[in-house]
Amino acid sequence: MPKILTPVDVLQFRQRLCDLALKAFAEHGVDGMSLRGLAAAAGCSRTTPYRYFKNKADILAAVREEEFKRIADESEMVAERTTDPSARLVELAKTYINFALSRPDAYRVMFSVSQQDEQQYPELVKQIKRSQAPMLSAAREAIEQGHIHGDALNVVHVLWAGLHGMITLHLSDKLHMGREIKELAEVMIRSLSRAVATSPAGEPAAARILET
Amino acid sequence: MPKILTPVDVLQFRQRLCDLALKAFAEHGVDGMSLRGLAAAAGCSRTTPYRYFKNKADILAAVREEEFKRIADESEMVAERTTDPSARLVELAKTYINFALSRPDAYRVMFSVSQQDEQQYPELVKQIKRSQAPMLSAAREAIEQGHIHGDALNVVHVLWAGLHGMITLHLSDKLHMGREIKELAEVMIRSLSRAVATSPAGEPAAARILET
DNA sequence: CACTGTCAATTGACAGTGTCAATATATATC
DNA sequence: GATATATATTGACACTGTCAATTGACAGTG
Repeated sequence: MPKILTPVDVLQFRQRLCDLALKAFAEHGVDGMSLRGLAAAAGCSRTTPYRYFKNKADILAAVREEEFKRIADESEMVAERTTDPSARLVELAKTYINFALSRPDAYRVMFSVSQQDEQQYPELVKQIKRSQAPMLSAAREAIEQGHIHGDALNVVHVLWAGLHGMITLHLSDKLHMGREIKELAEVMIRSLSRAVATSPAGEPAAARILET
Repeated sequence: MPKILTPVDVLQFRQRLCDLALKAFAEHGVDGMSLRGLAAAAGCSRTTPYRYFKNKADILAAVREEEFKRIADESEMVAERTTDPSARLVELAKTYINFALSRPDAYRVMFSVSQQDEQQYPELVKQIKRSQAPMLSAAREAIEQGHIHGDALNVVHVLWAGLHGMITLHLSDKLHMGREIKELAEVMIRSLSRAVATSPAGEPAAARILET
């Protein structure tokens, strides 16, 4: 019988390829990252990665999953050590921003790749949900305790969208007016949290101001 | 002498290629859009587009420029017919959302392509700035009239980031909880405008709550 | 020790891509 | 009609992702 690959072997090689993939993505962009280049960097033949990943999209999905897991872990840790739900919401927002700014290329991979096929990767979907869960429960608790009002999902989505928009615009150099990104983020977090805290209950049911 | 291309000929062909490029992008994604496919769809040979565009990135840049010009034109029209600056800010936000939702593929092209080389296309940069100008002056006027407080650029960036984040998350199916995107946007616009309106002057100078 | 079955890794091959150089085509002026 | 020349086409090259066929290495059996 041959040398059967132990699970740790497989994991090690997958991890190495993921690291190299992220590095290549950071250096040469999405389409600049070639499987052959990866294989060369890994010191193996061109098609060896196909033993560990189905195809190129599979590798990108693995990288995204890894990064979402990372931010999910961080968020859970932060959530554990901040009991007050409102303060926790702010802490989670700060964690999110800090993650994106400290790993800009990772953040780019997480969102720049076409997400249409996401449902094909249930583990990725799971990590994405896990990364949002702490914010969601913090919002729920804050609402329960009467600190903020409105719908928890709305609160989270609005906050998350604000953070995400600020990050992506910053990462694509659209916020180039000499502003400090963290200063801006601070303004946004404070604005949103204050707005949410002072918004009347039942807000999401308000008549829509957007015509179709 | 040969049949010299009149400027209108050139513009027509460029326009046709841009249309086809957007359609191909919408159907097959970023890398699914091939120059050869474009040429085939246009009924010409593979390298004929190279007479009208320097390379593939050039075509994408032209498409983005066209779309930014479109939203800029729309925004200017909307701005003209709304005198009150605060209301104008809300109208502009609604215009932005509606544009993105009515032309999702266009919006994707505008932001999904790597923006590192953007400075190479001054006309594109000009249209991007033009698309933001109405919001910026509305914010400035609103501040002058005392309706809102703070820094105009901060206001615009926070508002824009919120809208952009909401749109991109929606377009990548990250807001899948059965919420109406426009309803959410309504909440966000209202939250941000109310927060901005009630925020104390000098806000951006506040001590930062984000540690490095 | 030699043999063999089997998984792992490599090489070959194919279609497809962006892009440039070298051609061919068509047309406006003489 | 001949010619010059801007336009369009074809050829070619180095890439890419991916699959099939091939080689390589090793564990257990005799």
